[in-house]
Amino acid sequence: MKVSKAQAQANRAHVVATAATLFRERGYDGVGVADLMAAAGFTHGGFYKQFRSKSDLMAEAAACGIAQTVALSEGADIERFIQAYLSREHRDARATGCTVAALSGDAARQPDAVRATFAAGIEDLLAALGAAKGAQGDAVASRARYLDALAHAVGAIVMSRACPDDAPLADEILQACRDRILASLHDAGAG
Amino acid sequence: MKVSKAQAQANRAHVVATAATLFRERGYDGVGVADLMAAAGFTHGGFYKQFRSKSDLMAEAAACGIAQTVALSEGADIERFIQAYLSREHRDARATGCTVAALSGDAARQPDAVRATFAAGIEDLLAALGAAKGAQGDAVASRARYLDALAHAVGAIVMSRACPDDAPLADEILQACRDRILASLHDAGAG
DNA sequence: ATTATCTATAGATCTATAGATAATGC
DNA sequence: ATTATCTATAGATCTATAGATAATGC
Repeated sequence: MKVSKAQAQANRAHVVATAATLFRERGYDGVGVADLMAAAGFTHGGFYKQFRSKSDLMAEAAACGIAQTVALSEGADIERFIQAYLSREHRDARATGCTVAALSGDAARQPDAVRATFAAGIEDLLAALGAAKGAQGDAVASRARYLDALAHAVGAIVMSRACPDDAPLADEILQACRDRILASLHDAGAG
Repeated sequence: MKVSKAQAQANRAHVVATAATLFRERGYDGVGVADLMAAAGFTHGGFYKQFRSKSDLMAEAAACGIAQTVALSEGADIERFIQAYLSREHRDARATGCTVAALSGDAARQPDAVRATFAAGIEDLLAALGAAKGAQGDAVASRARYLDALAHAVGAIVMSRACPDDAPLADEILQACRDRILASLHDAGAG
């Protein structure tokens, strides 16, 4: 039943990755420790040898999920990134999409350690936006600009997901925000 | 133990209003039926004579909460409304603030009946924005504009709340978005 | 000998229902 | 007689812990 140290570390990482997906899909309260461990291929008793508590895992899973989104932006064009973020595909793919959009509402009710990870993740996303192709402006102005664009994009996804699947309003929100965020970034380029 | 029909109806409305507050504060999964009924001054057994299920109540509570926000905007100046929405006070007052900002993340994982109530509530908020003093533009352009502004404002509150209480980033998000949303509305007035 | 994982369980929840109680409304 | 509310409980969760098992790593 015991495995090698290297395997144990890989197993732990697999639990974190599984949690990053399941939490985004069902929310923190929607995934039990037993559920999660079964999905990762383990029994639930082992969980507490790997993690101090469920909320410790929430923080690790958030960092893992945000790192996935940051990795997607590596070398990307900023306009394409915004287009993809505000797409129906992203809205409909909660389990693999942006962690900030999927779990900020839940995170707001979690302990400080979880929220600190979200704040750090938002900083990472900002840095990724600033490093993307097509990014512009001086450092101070662009920080406010990208912070604004990120909140704007997160709001669009969050509100769109709160609508029924077949509601025209859900797509209308994405389109209105996509048009305006892109226009806003172009203004920044011109100004 | 029995009360008059009028009193029973008042009691029911009180349960809905209590739920509208508690759900915003703790999320749908964070409030049990027994919790809620105790907070409203009843025992939990009576709940199921008043509501078919917990998710039926979620929809009623969302409608109630959004009506409160719409009522706040009656006769209000649109610039002041945006200022108040993007304030630290609103961010820190989850229990009495905007239901869309507080519960959209949770609502996305709820049955269609709950999400339909959110979509209807978003339409009500749009209508309220369009009716506020200082609102401008033709009907079609202003619908997209207000939809965009609402998602933008919701995103700012949601992301700000995901940060630790003492994180400078939390206030920075509000300020960046407040500046840009107001500028965007002024552009609309000028154009 | 150490330890990663498993089985089993404690103790506290949760939604929903059944049946008793007592006041309204005919 | 009807019914709003209460008490009590079923059955299913949930987080976390204790102790057993069996393979690693010295």
